[in-house]
Amino acid sequence: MNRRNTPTKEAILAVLSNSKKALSQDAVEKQLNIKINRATIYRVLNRFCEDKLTHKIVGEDGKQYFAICKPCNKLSETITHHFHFRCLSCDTIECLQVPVVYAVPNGYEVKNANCVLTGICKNCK
Amino acid sequence: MNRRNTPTKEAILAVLSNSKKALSQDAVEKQLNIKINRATIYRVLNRFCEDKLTHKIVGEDGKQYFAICKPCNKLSETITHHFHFRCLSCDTIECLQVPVVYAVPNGYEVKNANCVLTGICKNCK
DNA sequence: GTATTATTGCAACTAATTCGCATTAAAAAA
DNA sequence: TTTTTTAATGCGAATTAGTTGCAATAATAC
Repeated sequence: MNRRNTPTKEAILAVLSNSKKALSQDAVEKQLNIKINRATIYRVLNRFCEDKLTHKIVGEDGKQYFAICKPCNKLSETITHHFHFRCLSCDTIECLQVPVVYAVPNGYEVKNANCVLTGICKNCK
Repeated sequence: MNRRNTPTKEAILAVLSNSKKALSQDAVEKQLNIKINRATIYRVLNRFCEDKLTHKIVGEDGKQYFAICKPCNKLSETITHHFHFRCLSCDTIECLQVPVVYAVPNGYEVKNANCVLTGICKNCK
């Protein structure tokens, strides 16, 4: 199951790189200058996640957002999880360089963390 | 827009009180001993949220969960937000008495926090 | 250049949630 | 207690996000 290089993949990756924010499938589609099928966009984004190129955040709107998040990669060795900020005005999710700190009661096994703060971001104020 | 007391409201509140966990509409419906329409359950649950009787958490499954969360009320004066734990095995969300601690960059206005840890809970291990 | 199979597009499908509208029934008013 | 007001409910349809099956296409290996 080796990955192949395709224009589709390049285009979506470019959109994510440029935006530097987490985008929904919808937002990715809007920013593309070529037409790519909805289902394909989802498949590409999920493949990116499998390959650890991106990570997925779910907002309290129930939607999936995908981020390349370069700074996250830098932090990834030390900070596994970080907070995200979803702006109600520009509807993007941003990775904050703020680590998620918690302690769980005995007997609980944490496999993932999804932490999203919602509000108005700096640019939209 | 004054609220009225109805059997429906009582029944749903009872289910939430008994479970002591955050439940999805689906889970609420299953635990009811009377038949209540799906749309109505959503409406009642959302009304509870407006009235601050419950709070809503969104899992990374994108689904809404509602919790009465008595202990939360106790903490509410001091701790506005707390972590939640979603068990992949029993598919419920639990309020943890673990405060959400974070600092956001200047210029960001936080209105809400949705923090969910996912894994296996104590009971399911 | 040919074969292999990952990738894509399309259409249909599912699941969660919401909405419009007519009906029912609390609670307030008479 | 009856009447009136309007919140609450049920039903069905609509919406939205995401997934899936399948046939066609096109990277990459041979």
